[in-house]
Amino acid sequence: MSPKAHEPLQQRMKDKMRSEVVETTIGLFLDKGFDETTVEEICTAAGISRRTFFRYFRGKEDVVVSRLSKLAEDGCHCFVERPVDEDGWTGLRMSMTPFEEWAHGNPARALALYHLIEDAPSLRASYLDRVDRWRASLATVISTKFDLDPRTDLEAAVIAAASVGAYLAATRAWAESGGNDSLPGLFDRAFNALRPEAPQLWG
Amino acid sequence: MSPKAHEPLQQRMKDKMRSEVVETTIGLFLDKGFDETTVEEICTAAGISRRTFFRYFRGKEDVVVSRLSKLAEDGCHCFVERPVDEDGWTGLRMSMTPFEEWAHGNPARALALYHLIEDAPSLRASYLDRVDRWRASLATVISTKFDLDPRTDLEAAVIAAASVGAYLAATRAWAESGGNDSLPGLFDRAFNALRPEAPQLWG
DNA sequence: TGCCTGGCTGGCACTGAGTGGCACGTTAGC
DNA sequence: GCTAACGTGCCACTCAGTGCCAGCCAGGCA
Repeated sequence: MSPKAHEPLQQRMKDKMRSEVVETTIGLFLDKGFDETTVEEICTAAGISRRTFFRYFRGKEDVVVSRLSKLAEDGCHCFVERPVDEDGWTGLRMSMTPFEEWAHGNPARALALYHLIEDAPSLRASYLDRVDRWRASLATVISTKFDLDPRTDLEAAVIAAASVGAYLAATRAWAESGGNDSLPGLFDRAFNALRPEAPQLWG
Repeated sequence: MSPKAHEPLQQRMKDKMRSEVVETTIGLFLDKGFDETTVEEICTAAGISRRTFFRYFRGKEDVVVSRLSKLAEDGCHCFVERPVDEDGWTGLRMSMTPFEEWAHGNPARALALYHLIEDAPSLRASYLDRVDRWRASLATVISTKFDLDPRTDLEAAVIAAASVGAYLAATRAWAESGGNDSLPGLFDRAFNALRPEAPQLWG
């Protein structure tokens, strides 16, 4: 169709532009708040037009939440790379490492982003939508990795849903501790609670 | 302050008005689609002003999704009413009965609503937001019912998250079967997959 | 009966998100 | 140099959502 050899270059320019806009935008959000920041302001700060902004992102929410997609993707990839004879729960626990490392790289920022998301209703909703898409990816990945019977798709989906639930619970606990608790430790506890050998909370 | 004896009457009028608007609105959504229906049209059909609509609902999404809140509340209530010496997983499974009964009352409508939610991104996001609030309620309810040590709040949160995950997986499977599979049966399977005595999917 | 008060409603105007269409500039290929 | 394609900016438009003010319709009170 077109000069394919040059597409990567143009693509890289777009990617760079995109990540620049992301940085600028998140900076504004953390500074002023999500609802208080208009797309107009973002565009002025980033040096692009409103129209272009909406060509890069579906909306304001997308800027914040798109980061999670990459992390979720890495998490899934991390899971399939694990040895097949390993216990599934261990693999699922380990699929959190990309997120762990990201948070460890800048805990204060991760914490600020958590509260940003939690405080803005529309952002929170978009975030949960992404988490649910992650759950869907994880469900297929579990089925294929262990080559499961399609009749157990429901069970695999439940395991996937429980895993992202553990992620949500652990990250929430971490944020509520003000980032003081150990995130890896919380992930360990969260996933251990799902293992069959875990002590039951009741009776 | 004011004539308290009459407040319930006025409240009932508001409730009736509200549920009428809900019926009209959902009818329009199922007929034309979510994004294709404007608030203007809803108001014309329901015989109210745009301003009044936004006094009753936070937005279009709220009309559809507010139903779930009631069901979630009933589910939590249903769970605490269960005997304390009963196995927790059984109680959690049984907290789905309000939803089950609602779906059983009009399966075709429940199915249509599922697809309505799934097809409209903003509606889907709002829905997941409600589900997550339900998860939060369930987490506190689990802790209080079994009088758990606050140090195991994380574990309780994981169990709650896993439960709503089972709900999501089961309802999705039901919808994808076109409503042919037994919803109670799917709920049984979904919650059984979380029990410690469940056969593990892998090796 | 007339007045007053409080809650609910409608109308109006405004901000801001998101979209479609068109024109311009830049770049790649001939 | 010409042209086709793509990215971008500008303009105009629809629609969601909100603040403000005016009117309506109770019930309470003299």
